[in-house]
Amino acid sequence: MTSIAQLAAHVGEEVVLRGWVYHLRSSGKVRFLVLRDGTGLAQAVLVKGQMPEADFAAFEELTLESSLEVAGRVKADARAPGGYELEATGLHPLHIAEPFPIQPKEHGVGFLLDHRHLWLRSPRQQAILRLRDEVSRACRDFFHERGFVLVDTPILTPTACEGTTTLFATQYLDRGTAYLSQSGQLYLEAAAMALGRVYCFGPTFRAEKSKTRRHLMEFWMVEAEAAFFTLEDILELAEDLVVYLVSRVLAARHRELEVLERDPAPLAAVAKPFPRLRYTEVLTRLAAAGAELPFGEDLGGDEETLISRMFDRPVMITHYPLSCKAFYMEADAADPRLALCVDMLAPEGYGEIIGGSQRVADLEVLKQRLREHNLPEEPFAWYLDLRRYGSVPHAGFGMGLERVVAWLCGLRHVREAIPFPRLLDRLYP
RNA sequence: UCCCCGGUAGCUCAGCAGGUAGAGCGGGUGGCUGUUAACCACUUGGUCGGCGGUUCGAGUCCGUCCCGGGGAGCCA
Repeated sequence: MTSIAQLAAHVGEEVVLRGWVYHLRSSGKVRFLVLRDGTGLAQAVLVKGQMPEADFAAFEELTLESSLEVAGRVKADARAPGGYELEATGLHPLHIAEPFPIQPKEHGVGFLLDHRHLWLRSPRQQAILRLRDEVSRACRDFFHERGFVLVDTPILTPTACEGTTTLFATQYLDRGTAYLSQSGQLYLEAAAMALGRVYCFGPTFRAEKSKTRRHLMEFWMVEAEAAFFTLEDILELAEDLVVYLVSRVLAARHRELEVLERDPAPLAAVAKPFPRLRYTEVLTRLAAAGAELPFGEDLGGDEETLISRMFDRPVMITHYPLSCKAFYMEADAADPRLALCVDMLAPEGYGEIIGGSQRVADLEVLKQRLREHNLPEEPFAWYLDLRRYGSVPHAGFGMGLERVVAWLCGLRHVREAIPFPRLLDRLYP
């Protein structure tokens, strides 16, 4: 069996394609069948008298998305979408589809999300899924090439990683409540003390009632953690990762970007070094732009967009006030009000794609932090142990896959960047 | 949770100043020997989101609830 993507290599040969009806047209005795098979679109031309009468007649039964097998000779033809077409010699429907609800025209977002299981068949959604696959594999390649070991962290956890209240809770048999992981970081820190350089890549869950173009209840995050790494080290690692992902996509998924009508020019501009701004510098720039923010306030979506629009590549903002960051972040020795942390903002207003920090290495400091954040010490006993047995400076970051994919694809909303989005008030299909 | 917008045919929408419901697409039938979201003709298709109110009369005005979309906070 041949796939549509391979057609060009079979000109003049007789091949069999299997797939689904994408489009049907007829002009009297000549019939056109556009087939999709997951690798592309190809047109089959059916001419009366040039194929068995029963096969020619079978065309009349076909509906959009019916599955079928079509045999024919491959021919180059400028009139065919894609440049190649099939002069059909046989047509065998496998299943006649009921009227397909999605038409090749505009639909409302709600309708498409209700039909996500069918929406995935559209060329645009296929392109997004292929691009996501590329980014996903590129992440693994990147870390593997740099000596990072994949360590799968648990999804069911006994405590909140960052002490927030936005967790999905579930009953863990008769042992009380378990929570769905909102980050693998703490476990990854333990693994980093065993293997040195580690990363994890999996789904994370946040029960926040946020309803924006950047939020999902369930999203995929790739997180890296390395012993003896400092803030400076992860800035470089994060920068290298993003440059690598962009170049892989530009090199390997050019066709998908075309289907998505994504201008590759802004992506081609993504090169080292990324601008690095300290939080205090950001405040100065914001004030100059008329968006004053008092020291100690975290950046909101509007502020992030404002800053990222000032540059043609991702921006790394470091040294946020410790007060608006998580308990495990190391303080800056030069100014203890500040955290050794980084947020990377994607260009073109896509917002934060990476968040990371150097972690607190000292046991007593960490205990003090837990108290400051009103967190109980007991559930973190194992985590505190990491500072009891050969504690070392270490650092890591997490990258949100869907936000990166949305940015690379030029999507308006992250919901299209994941096969089956879990949104506030939407758990179907 | 808060603010804004919306809910009319399978889909996308129109419906003015209250007066018994419309288009395009899709579906169906027929026509056409190279179509490109083909084209032409005919045809099918509705508890106007639910409940209550005003009115002789409500898709239209008012109240309320439900659902969807956009944004905010928080985050990746």
